[in-house]
Amino acid sequence: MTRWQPDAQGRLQQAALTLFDERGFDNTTVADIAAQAGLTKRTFFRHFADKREVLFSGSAQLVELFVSAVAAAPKSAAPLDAVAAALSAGSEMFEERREFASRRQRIIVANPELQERELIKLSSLAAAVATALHDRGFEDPAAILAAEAGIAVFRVSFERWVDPTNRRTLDEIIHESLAELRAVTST
Amino acid sequence: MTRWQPDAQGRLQQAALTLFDERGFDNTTVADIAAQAGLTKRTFFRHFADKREVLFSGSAQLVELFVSAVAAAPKSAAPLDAVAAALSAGSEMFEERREFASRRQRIIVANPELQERELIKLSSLAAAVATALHDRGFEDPAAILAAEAGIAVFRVSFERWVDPTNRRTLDEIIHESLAELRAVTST
DNA sequence: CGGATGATGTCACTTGGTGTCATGGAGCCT
DNA sequence: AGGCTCCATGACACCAAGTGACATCATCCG
Repeated sequence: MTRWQPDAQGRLQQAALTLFDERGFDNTTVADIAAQAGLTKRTFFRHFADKREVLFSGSAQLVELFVSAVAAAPKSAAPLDAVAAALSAGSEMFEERREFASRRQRIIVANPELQERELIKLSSLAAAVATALHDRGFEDPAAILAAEAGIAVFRVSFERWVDPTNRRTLDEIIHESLAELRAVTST
Repeated sequence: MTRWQPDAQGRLQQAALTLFDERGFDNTTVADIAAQAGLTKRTFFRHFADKREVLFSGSAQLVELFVSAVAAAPKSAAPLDAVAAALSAGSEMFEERREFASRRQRIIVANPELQERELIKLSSLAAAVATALHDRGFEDPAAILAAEAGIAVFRVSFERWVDPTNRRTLDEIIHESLAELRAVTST
């Protein structure tokens, strides 16, 4: 007889996603989430630093994916090409979880506090990519700008991809957006 | 005999800036700020939506400045050139308040919650610029990407400008960074 | 067998944020 | 002048997010 049900963290995430979806982020208390998962408020905060974080714990994985994709790009790749490789790697990951991704996105778009958290996660993602570019020998203003521009492309593309009327692949949209970026910055 | 001291909002901002600087954002309660300004906690929240917002009330002005600069750019200007004009307008504004800007920046950099707020303000600034570009006839993926890239340039430049070892003008740094962006995206 | 471990529960507390009603000087109308 | 309304502020009670401290008890390990 085990003392606790397994995967408390996963149960909390599941409960949070469900409740945020049903009633909205603001109308869901941490106590509600914990109760739904058969736990207490205090335990929630042992697994997640704050109420919002329950939706963002996967972001560390994304950072890892992007960083290793940048590191794995061919020696000759220009900064933006290395970033493009990372974005493609990311697109695969999301394509496999489209249902979850768009559900989560709907919740985030509906709440400014969650958008703030999303932005700071993307910002640290960009910083990690910039560091990875730096490791490839690109100097600092260039590395940061390539990373930031790349993440901007990713964000814009992601938004178009989750749109219900969209029928295209995330990767397709990303490459189109990258081309747009290049067009718009080359005068 | 007036019933209240004038400019409650300004007194609250001044008190907040001082206290955040002295003790840090986390070690300052809203009640502290209000007391320092000779007011109550309840009144603080009548002037600012939350504790962080006391540092960001000027951002609406910045949006206006950027948007009108984009609108005022020459007819023939490419998207990124119109954005560049906006960034230059912004640089003037900050150059006039360098002392305040760098003090405020130090406070923000020291606190993740404040960085989140900063990011969402920059994000809405980018959105406003994108709309202004749209009004000039540029279509949507291009308009958004030019705006996002431009704001990224602004952020990177601002960080370098407030660095105590820096001796250059914000406008100089911005133009250098714009050139870097163009170099890095033109393969 | 017994003690250490570690995830969870309990409880009390601080602080951010809000709803509601009271207060009283300033300004306006007659 | 007298009185009336306006409105920025105060007072008070309340909820929810987070945190610190200590208790509990199945499992694991020697």
